[in-house]
Amino acid sequence: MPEFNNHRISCPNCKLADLCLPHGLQPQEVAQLTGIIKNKLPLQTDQLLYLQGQTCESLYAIKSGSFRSFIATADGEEQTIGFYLPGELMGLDAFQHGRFNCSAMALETASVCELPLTQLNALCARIPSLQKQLMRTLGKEIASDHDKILLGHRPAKQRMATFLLTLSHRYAALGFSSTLFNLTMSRYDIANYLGLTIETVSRQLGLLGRQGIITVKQRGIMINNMQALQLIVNACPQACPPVAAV
Amino acid sequence: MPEFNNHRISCPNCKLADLCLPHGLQPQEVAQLTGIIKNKLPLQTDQLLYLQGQTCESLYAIKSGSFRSFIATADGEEQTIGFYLPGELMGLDAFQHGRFNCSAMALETASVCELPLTQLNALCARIPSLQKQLMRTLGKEIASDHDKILLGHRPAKQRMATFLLTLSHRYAALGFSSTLFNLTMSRYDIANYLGLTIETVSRQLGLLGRQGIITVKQRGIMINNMQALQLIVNACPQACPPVAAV
DNA sequence: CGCGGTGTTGATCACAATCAAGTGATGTGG
DNA sequence: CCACATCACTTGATTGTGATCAACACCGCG
Repeated sequence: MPEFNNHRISCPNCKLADLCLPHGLQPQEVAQLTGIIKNKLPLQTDQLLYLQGQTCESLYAIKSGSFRSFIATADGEEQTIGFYLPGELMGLDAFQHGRFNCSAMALETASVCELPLTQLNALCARIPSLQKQLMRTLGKEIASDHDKILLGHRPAKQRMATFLLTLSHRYAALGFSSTLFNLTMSRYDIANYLGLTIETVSRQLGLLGRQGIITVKQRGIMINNMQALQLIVNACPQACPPVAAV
Repeated sequence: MPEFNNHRISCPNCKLADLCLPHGLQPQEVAQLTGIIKNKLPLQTDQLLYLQGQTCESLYAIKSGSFRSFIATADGEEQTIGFYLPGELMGLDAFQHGRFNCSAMALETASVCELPLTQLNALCARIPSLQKQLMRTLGKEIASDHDKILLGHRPAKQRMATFLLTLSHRYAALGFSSTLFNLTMSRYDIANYLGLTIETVSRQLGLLGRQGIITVKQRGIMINNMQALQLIVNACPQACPPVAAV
C-alpha cells in the first residue's frame, strides 16, 4: 500500500483530509485542527493501539496501515468487530462511558494521528462545522454497524462477497485500485469478523475464484467481475439465480 | 405498561428524565431543553414515526410505548435493526447524511418528544453538558450495535436468551419488573431481529419454558431463573454444559 | 359460529461447522 | 543450502443446527 504518511503531521498537506475529520472545514479551521494533533510513534504489526476497558483520552485517525478492532466476549474469545483503513476515525465507541469498548490492533505497520479528547471537544465548541463533521462520522459508524448486523443474517457466500465489495469501495475512495488489492488480515480474522469458520471462508473464496469472479493469490485479490459480485450481494437468500457457473 | 405520558411536555416533571437526554443537566438547562420540544400526536400501532430516506429534521425521544426500527434490504425484504423503549432516542443514524437510515414503526400506542435538530444543535452549542450527553447517547448506540453484531454469530438459544435478558434489564432500568413483562412485538419481529425463523423462536421459547427458566403465555414472559438465563448468554457455543434439563 | 391472523409442533433438508488430513509458504538451525 | 519445523491456508468427509415445508392449535372478532 502506498504511503500516505507525511513526515510532519499536517492536515492541509494530507491527501486524506477530505475523507477524514477536516472534511468541509475552512483552511483556517483545518490549521487549528492540525494544531491539536499529537505525534505518535508508528505501530508495528500486532501492536495494540488501545485496549478494551482503558480510559479513552484520545481518538485516533489512521494515516497509514490498517487496524482490526475486537471485543473480548464472555467466554474469553475475541470477536472482531471491524477493520479500519486510512482516513477512518477510531475510538468512537468510547463516547458512552469514556472507556474503550473494544481493542484495536495494527494489521501491518501503521501510523495514526492522535486527537486528545479534551482539546478536540474544546475545538468542537468553537468550530461548529467540526462538531458537525464529528457527528456525521458518528452517524456513519452507526450506519455501517447496521450493515454489519444485516450481514450477520446472510448466507456465507453473500457475507464473503459483501466483505470483498466493501473493501473494494473503501480502497477506491482512498484512490487505490478497486479491483486489485491485498487483504491485510488473515483468513482467521476474516472468518471471525464474518461469523464463519476459516474453512468456509477458504471455500467461498475458492468458489468465487473457480467462477472466475475473482482471482485469489494468497492475500492478493483481483476482482474480475464486479457486477457478478454485486449480484451476489443483492441476491435474496432463496431464489438465488445461478451465477454464470463455470 | 404504565403511562409515563405527561399531559404537558416537561422534562423536569418527566420520570424518564434521568434515562433520557436531560441526564446530568442543571435544572435551568433542562428547562431550556423542554423549551424546544415540539408536541406530537400520539402514534397508533403500526404507524410510522419516520420513513427510511426521509430528510431528518428532528430526533425523537420516546415517552411511552415502543418502536421497531427496520431497514429495507436490497431484495425488498424488511430487516428489523432494533427495538426502542421509553427514554431512548431515535433517529441518530441520520447524522451521516441528514436522512433517516431506517424506518421506525410503533409497536403499540406510543408518544414521543420531538426535538428539532436545528434548535437542538443550537442548544448543544450553548450547553456543553447537553452536547456531551448527546455524544454519550451516540456512543451507547454504537456499543449496543456492536453487541448486536456479536449476537448474530451466536447459536439460536443464546440469541433468544440474550434478547430476553436485554429486555429485562431495560425494563428494570425503567422501573418496571425485570421478571414479568409483555413482549410488544410479534414472533415474526423477534425472529427477523434475531436473524432466525419464527419456528426457531417458538421452539427456543418452548425449550426455555420446559426447562422452567421462563414461563411463556402468549406475549407475556415471566423469568423464573434469571441466573440460568445469564448462564446461557455467557456460554461459549461449544461445550455448553447441560442447563438443568427437566 | 367460521374465519384470519398468530403462534406451535413435527418431518425433512441444506448449509455451514466440525473433524481430519494435506499443501504451500516462510523461517531457522545445522 | 538444505532439512525441518511452523504457520497459514486449502481440501475432503461427516455431522448438527436451524431453515424449510407442512399441518395443526389457539385466540380474537365479525
